[in-house]
Amino acid sequence: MITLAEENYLKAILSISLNEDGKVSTNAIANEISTSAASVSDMLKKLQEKKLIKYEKYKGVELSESGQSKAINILRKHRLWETFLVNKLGFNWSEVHDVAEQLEHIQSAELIDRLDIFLEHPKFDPHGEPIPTKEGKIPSTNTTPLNELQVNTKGKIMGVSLDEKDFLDYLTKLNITIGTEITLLEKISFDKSLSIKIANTKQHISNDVAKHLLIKIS
Amino acid sequence: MITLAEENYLKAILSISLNEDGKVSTNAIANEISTSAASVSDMLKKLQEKKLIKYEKYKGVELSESGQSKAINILRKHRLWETFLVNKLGFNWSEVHDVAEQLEHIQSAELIDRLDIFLEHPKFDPHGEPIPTKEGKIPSTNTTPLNELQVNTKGKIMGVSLDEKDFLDYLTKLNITIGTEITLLEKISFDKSLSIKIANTKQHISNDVAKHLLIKIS
DNA sequence: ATAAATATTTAGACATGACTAAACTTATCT
DNA sequence: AGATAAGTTTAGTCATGTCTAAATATTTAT
Repeated sequence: MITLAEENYLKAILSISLNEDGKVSTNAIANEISTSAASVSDMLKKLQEKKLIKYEKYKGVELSESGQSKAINILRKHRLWETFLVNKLGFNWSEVHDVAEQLEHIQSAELIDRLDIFLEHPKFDPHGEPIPTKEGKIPSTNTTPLNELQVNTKGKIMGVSLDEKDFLDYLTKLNITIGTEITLLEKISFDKSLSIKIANTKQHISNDVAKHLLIKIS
Repeated sequence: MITLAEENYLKAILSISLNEDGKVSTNAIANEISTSAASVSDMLKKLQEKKLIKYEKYKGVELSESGQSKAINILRKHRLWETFLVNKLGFNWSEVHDVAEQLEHIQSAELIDRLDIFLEHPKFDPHGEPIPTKEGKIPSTNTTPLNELQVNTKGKIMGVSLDEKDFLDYLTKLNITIGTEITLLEKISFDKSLSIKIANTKQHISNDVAKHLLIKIS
């Protein structure tokens, strides 16, 4: 059996792995789940015992086959539940994260199979993130963060890579949602902020916002 | 904050209270949640601290106002989730208990409000048990356990008071489900077993089965 | 009314998962 | 290379929730 705490560690390690290459550091995990490096160190020993990670003291950590498979399954559950909450229960995309963080730990493969059917096998969650398959593959999306685009590029917003209420509410205020057409007008080198055009209106956003907007160039 | 273990104790106390009068004993709780009397004794102290129960050493326990309100809310969540699992996801009524036991602990009032709307404010769960209102009332059902009926009484099965897979699967095998018309033909005094008629077929069931079948006399 | 049986609580231990402080390892800078 | 900084692990402690064994309280039976 895997505990709730262990699941959260696996999820954190997966999440960091998806954003950067190489082994995952103790501090990065501590930061991700808002705990102390000491606690992480303790837990890594336990996860190693259970063969869920490959861990060498002071050298960082990566998921084992079985650890990765478990972590991806949790991600699948999280994104399916978010889809349920938005598509069926009518929640706003900024409101579903915390509840999905609870629901993702419900233990029942049958439940997830049936939920997937009920939702008609969605490919993306309400934030445009791909839903991992039952077999543990995470479909790739072919999108680029807005801040990496060249000036004068036109594209469409396919998703966001951050699931935090404040961020999503701000996007809504800017009239930004999935499917929105966007043009990058100018990059300010001083603070890396960007001028963009949305629905024929010029707007200005920070690099912190832009890097979480995933664009498909058109 | 209330912990998962505490929620399960409150639920157990409520469940026992609904079936028998007076204070609830330590042993009854231990039996209900399959733990030791010592563990129950420990926990009762903690629940007392939090003012969730009224407890006197050696004298048994009852829920406080706030404890009862919390316990009924958990029951409401359990029964709404069971309804979701059967009505929307297509689970069989015998398969939903364990998953609902997990789902009932998800913390989000908004989620339950929306689930209730999505299910169109169901009054009964898939086992015919009344779903407590948001205000914490448990509607009464006006039904009688089959074993308490008089011989030659005719009625309709409105629900079952036991949510265990083996029991429910057995009922299905007997062609018994909610809405089934039933006539009590004979009571055997020796073992309290019963002869019944269902869909013009005579069948014989034990008292243990009969006492969990809730009948509305017609 | 007292002894025996039953029920309940206390005491002491353990596993989990967290913490702080201190020790240790690795990386960086001059 | 050696000193300092940064990152990581170990040691010791704590809260939660469980357990068994022993002690105590209550109920039942003679």
